[in-house]
Amino acid sequence: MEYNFSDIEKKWQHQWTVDGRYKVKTDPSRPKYYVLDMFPYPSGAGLHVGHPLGYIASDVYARFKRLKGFNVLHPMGYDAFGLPAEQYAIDHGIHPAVSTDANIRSFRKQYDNIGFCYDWDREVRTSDAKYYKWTQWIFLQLFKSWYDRRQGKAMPVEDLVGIFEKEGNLAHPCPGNTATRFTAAEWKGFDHRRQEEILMNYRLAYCGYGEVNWCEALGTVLANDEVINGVSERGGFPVVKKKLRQWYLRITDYADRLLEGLEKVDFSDSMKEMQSNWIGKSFGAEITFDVYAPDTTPAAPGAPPTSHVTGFAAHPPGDPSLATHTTRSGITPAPHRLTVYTTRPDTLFGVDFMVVAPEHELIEKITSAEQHTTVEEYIAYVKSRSERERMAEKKITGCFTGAYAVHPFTGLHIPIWISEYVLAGYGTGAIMAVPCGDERDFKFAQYFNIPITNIIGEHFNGTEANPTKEAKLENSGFLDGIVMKDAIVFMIEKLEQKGIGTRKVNYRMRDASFSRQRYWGEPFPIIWQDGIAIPLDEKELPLKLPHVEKYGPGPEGEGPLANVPAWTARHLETNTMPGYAGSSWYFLRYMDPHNDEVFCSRAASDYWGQVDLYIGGTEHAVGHLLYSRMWTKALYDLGLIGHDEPYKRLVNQGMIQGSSRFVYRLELKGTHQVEERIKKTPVFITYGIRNIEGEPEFHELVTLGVRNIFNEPSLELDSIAVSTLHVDVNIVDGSELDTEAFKKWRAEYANAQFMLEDGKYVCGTEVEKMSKSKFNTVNPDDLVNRYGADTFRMYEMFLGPVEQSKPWDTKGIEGVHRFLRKLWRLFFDENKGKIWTTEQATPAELKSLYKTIKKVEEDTERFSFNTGVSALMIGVNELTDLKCHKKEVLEKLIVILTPYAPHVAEELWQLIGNPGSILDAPYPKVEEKYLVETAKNYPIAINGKTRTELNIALDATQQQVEAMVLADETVKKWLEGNSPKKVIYVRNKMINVVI
RNA sequence: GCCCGGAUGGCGGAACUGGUAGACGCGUCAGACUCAAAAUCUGGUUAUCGCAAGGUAGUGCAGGUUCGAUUCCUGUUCCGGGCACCA
Repeated sequence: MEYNFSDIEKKWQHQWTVDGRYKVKTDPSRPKYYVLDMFPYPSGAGLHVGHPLGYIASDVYARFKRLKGFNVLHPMGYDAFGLPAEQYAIDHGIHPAVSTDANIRSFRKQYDNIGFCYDWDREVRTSDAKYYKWTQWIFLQLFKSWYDRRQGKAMPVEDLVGIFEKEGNLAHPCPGNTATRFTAAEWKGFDHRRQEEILMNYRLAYCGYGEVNWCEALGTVLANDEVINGVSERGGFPVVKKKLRQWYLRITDYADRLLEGLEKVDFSDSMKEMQSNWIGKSFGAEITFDVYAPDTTPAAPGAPPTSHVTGFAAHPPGDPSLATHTTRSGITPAPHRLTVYTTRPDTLFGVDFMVVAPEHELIEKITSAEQHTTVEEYIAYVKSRSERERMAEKKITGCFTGAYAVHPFTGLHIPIWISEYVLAGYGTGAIMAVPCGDERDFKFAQYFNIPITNIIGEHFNGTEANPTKEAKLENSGFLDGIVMKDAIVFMIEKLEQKGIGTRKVNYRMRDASFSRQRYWGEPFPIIWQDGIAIPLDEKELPLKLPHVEKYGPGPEGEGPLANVPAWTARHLETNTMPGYAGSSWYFLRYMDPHNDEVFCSRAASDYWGQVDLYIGGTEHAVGHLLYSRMWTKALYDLGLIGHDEPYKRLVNQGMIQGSSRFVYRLELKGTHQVEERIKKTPVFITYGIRNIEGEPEFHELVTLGVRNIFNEPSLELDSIAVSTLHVDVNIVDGSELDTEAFKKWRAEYANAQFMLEDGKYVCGTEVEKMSKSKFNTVNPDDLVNRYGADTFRMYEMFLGPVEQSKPWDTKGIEGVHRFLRKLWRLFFDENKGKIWTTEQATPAELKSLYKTIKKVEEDTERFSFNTGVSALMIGVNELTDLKCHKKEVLEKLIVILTPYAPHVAEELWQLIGNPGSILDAPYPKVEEKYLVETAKNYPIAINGKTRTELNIALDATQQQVEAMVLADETVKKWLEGNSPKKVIYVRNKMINVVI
């Protein structure tokens, strides 16, 4: 009886589905475990062996937890809305719903081959109206909520209206615009439209007018995390800043909680760091400087120089920039103020100039008449530059405004410059520049010849800024002699006393842009009436996406929905939600996927709670993971769920890289005749020959070869070039090319000739990203057909740690396949048939079994599947050596194998006459008594130097060993006059006495 | 530039809180079975010296702590990943 994996796997996959073995029920009487995969975007491209890695790992773990008695939720679905489907529709005229559906079907077909234990009854698709009804509903909850910073949680907007009517907004400054301040009376005086405008600025999902990342090629705006190096993440199209009306999520109000939440979840350090860097919390101070601006109108010709400049202290000698500026006429005090944000208020005495962003509103008010043209030109220049150029070039640019700020402690005037290195969107859009301590400020000062004040003495060498916090301050007035890091607090207190500065926390993270000018996404359940956004009645949900024939953008940057008359007639919002909307809460829907009354019943979400284990790639670090964490927190605040972090533990699977193979084609220059023949008969040289390219014998060797191939003994070659080409890895065995398959691979290679080494054509190799264009993809279907799903699953796990990236090598799969056949042979012999028996197992056999169970159980539990597979292999090898065919032993072995190779385990389970399914078998308990070891001679050493041996039972405890060793006569002699510091007992190796 | 992570045989990788390297698999070599091949099985496989028993060196490099270091500390090189004018 042979191991016929393909029959076995088909049979059981079918049987399990028929029996509903993977159906999961909410059952509060049992402990739950929730294992979740990041659901895929159903793209049209086929799968390669890298894709299922995470799914296999989660499947192994889900099955393991099930055997251990947990009620395991392990669902799957599709993130079906998104740009590529729409792009495909534009290019091919196929409706996204149709192509998405087709893609999902082919996905499912490929995945089903591998034998996953998903409960498909719980499948969700974000593009399904039954699903996005609730995405829209949650959006409305966010729209109807605001973030109460005093309580640190989201609250209904109705409450906010009540507060405004009672006390205005003085206790709750407007997050959208801090300048908006009003009393209760004023609030009541506002008209409806104004009130709505104000409320909009508080909502968690709000519509605002702001600078966005506009991608012309995609015809939509993108969130910050969808823009990489100035181009779109999808497609790599250029992205520019543009002012547009957009929807946003007020994720910034959750910044602190998103940060704090990281402390109570089990994510990798690098993942936590990526998220906290993205949030980018920094502590510092805002400092306000008085600004003295010169006349902004040109002085009349011949007018006398004004000398009534007050408040200007004398300038330090040898300060040419200030000297020249202050002698100029036309400077008058003006009532302007410039607020900067700094993390280093301790360096305030080192400020040599100020820099404002080119978009800063103060510029037009303070620019001197003299500098007017220069400033205008500079701003025009900055506008002409794309985000991309700015990032790529990093040129030092800037210009002087002609205005000065006044130092609050020294009274010195500090020139105010404009430069693009200061970003309008961060902090106050203005900085105080301290060249001796900040590298950018230093370079700027150098470039524009601005004198540098040194406040850190010898720590500053004049050629490089030093951002230390450890130096003692000099030239710093009341801070002199204080170490910088201590001076920070001191300075802030002083600034607060003077009323010109305050402690301030800043975040890099911006509110998330939440609208797309696209078709294939969730419509917003919003109607616009006279500029007021009115939420659709929840009874009207889902607001279904209308069918369209054309997917082009609407007028004036609006989405395709603006071309649908029925849509615009109702004044419905024409934008759609971004790709991350549906994925921000899908883990909740799986808990209660068919509920029409509510997005997820409280009973279901209370039972299933957090995702215990979430598996997926790192690429969602700052997108999906952050958004879904925010949604969870908002839903928690509103009392809709009982937990505020969605994922308890996150595992990021590594990438499986491709192992590319190369062939080397000759490009010959010689007589016309030769070139013609090479065209018809391409010649490839093996790696060994190509490797000596450049050596003297290379030319001779190739010439000889070519003469042979074309049978022209006198042929001469002028020059030989070699081009390197990717070749399909599937026609290469290790590094040896299957030359016949190669000839069939491409029509133009049908007549190919090869120059070999040792009778083989050896390919070059390199590890690269797996991709179709590099011909290094391996299709899982092929491997499943050839070796079976069980082998494939085990091999993917055997490759190495799940979290680690590693290159794919198909050859090794043979080893795992051999293992499964070897296992089979413990039960059945090819000739004799059944060889398993019901005899009683020997202690040696049980010892081997329990050792294996212990190791596999531990490894599986701690997610070390590669060593788990190894342990199974060792177990089978040992039982084979022991010629153990006993059911008592084997049936336990296959239970622990089940998570890895469920099909063969089930088949054997049945064949040895067990009732029921192995999927429901209990996980075997380790009988420790069989692991007890027999006595063994140990070498005893003093300080590592071996002296003698002692017979000790292998399961003796440390104390027992110590007592025996110290009682030994020989040891006693050694120790005369010494007392042992320590007796170290090294299992299976030696006993070391340290004196 | 900054912040993480890593470096172990020909290859993928083991080694749990320091315990006396290289598990397991691939590849490879030798042998058994076979007319032969495949499959299967057995044994060897870090390098080096030795017929052998055995010795010596060895976890990127240079030091340190320790009876003992792949594991801890300091410095350094290289590779991978993330961020990138965030004041």
